[in-house]
Amino acid sequence: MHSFTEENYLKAIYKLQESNGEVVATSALAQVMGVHAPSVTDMLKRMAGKKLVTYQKSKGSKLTEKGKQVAVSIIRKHRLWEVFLVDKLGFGWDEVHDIAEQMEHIQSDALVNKLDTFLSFPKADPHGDPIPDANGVLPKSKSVLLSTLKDGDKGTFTGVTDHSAAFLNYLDKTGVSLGDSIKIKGIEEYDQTFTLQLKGKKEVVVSFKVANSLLVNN
Amino acid sequence: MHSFTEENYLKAIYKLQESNGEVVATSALAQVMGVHAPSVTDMLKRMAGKKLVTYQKSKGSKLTEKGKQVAVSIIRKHRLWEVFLVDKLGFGWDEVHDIAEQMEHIQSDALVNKLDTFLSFPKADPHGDPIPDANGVLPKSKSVLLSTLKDGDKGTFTGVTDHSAAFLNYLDKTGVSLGDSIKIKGIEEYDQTFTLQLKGKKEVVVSFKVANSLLVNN
DNA sequence: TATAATAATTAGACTAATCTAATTATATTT
DNA sequence: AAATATAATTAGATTAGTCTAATTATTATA
Repeated sequence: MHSFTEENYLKAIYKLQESNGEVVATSALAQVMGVHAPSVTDMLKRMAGKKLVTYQKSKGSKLTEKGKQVAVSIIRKHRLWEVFLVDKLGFGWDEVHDIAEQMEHIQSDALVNKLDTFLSFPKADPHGDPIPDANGVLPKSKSVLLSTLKDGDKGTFTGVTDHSAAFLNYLDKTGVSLGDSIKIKGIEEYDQTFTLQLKGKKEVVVSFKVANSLLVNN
Repeated sequence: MHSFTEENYLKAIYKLQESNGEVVATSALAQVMGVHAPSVTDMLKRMAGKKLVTYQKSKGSKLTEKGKQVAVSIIRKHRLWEVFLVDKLGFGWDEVHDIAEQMEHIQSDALVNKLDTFLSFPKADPHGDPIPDANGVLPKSKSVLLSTLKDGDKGTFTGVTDHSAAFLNYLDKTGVSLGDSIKIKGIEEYDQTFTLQLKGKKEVVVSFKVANSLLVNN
């Protein structure tokens, strides 16, 4: 139906719209797609022809309803496959992104639904990112950045905003796992370093950069 | 590394070499690939440039050792995914081919190995086709066509040579399943119709066409 | 507001994979 | 062996997705 390339553009546009607002700039898209701007212009024109995006010369683009549906279905597949890779095959949460990037393009509604059933209808992927349901509905997260909490506050670690293997490895090493409860034991005035109490009373000190990449429910 | 198209050509050449002898004709390849002959000529030249096949103008092509390795690895992935789809997700054996055609192109050695482990190292796919091991070694089958057996002979149903959904559905309906023991109760002189005794003593009558598409171990 | 800086587009070209039409090889048959 | 039929190749074109270089819009700044 759609090429892998188109699907990747749609996903990229979707994510940019989520984080940077409605309209997506050609240059931003070029950056995340790892191509040069003229390629994006061409592609946007083609996709506009298929009613996947709206495109106005030099004004940027946004997804149509149809484009959004495709994007969300790709994200659903990506996250379900990540759950499969971690929960069933035993991959680490830092290893699954590139594989899921490939698997997300497999086309079969029956497959996605059976996979969802096999995995017992997970609500989030191994990084805590919510999985859209079969109708494309994405549960609105109530999580906030750990960095926005105050001394003494408590929360449950529900997700990350930095998905890099480097960061995920750091968390593994530090002993911070999804679902753990975290209490803030102190915030250093000078450099915003956080002292956290993890489950099992273990205390760890993390930088603001780290606190700013952790999502918690409170 | 290789495009999907290249991988599909390699697989097709491999299968043609298996069944029709060493050298593969352009027209035969065009037919199974569903493209026109000039496309094949072009592709063979490109693949010869990458040392995946040997190509001699108007003399046909065959796989190099490198090409054979890639082909076998694709077949391994295809068959492992078919086992996954049937055994883990509950698909019927007639439904998995097209999905596995997509999944076979996913690139990750770690994935294939973990999948193999997850499935407990299956030796054959849901149609009885042998699964190459991690080194690309394909066990030589000792199965023969049911149609080559004589009245009174017995065997175990180990595979099919017709993989069409229509044939597989027919077998389901008739109650013939992989692994069942089958005894030949009679062969009609006139039209080579076979009367078979299935497990549970049930008797069924099948045409020569059917007997000629069933593999048995004896 | 005019100028400079940045962003986006157009123009023209490339590669992979395909096509049709025309041509050349190979194989078959009289 | 010559004539015919079949198979394969070449030539030239097309589409998707990309590129660089040149040009045009837009935005920011002096």
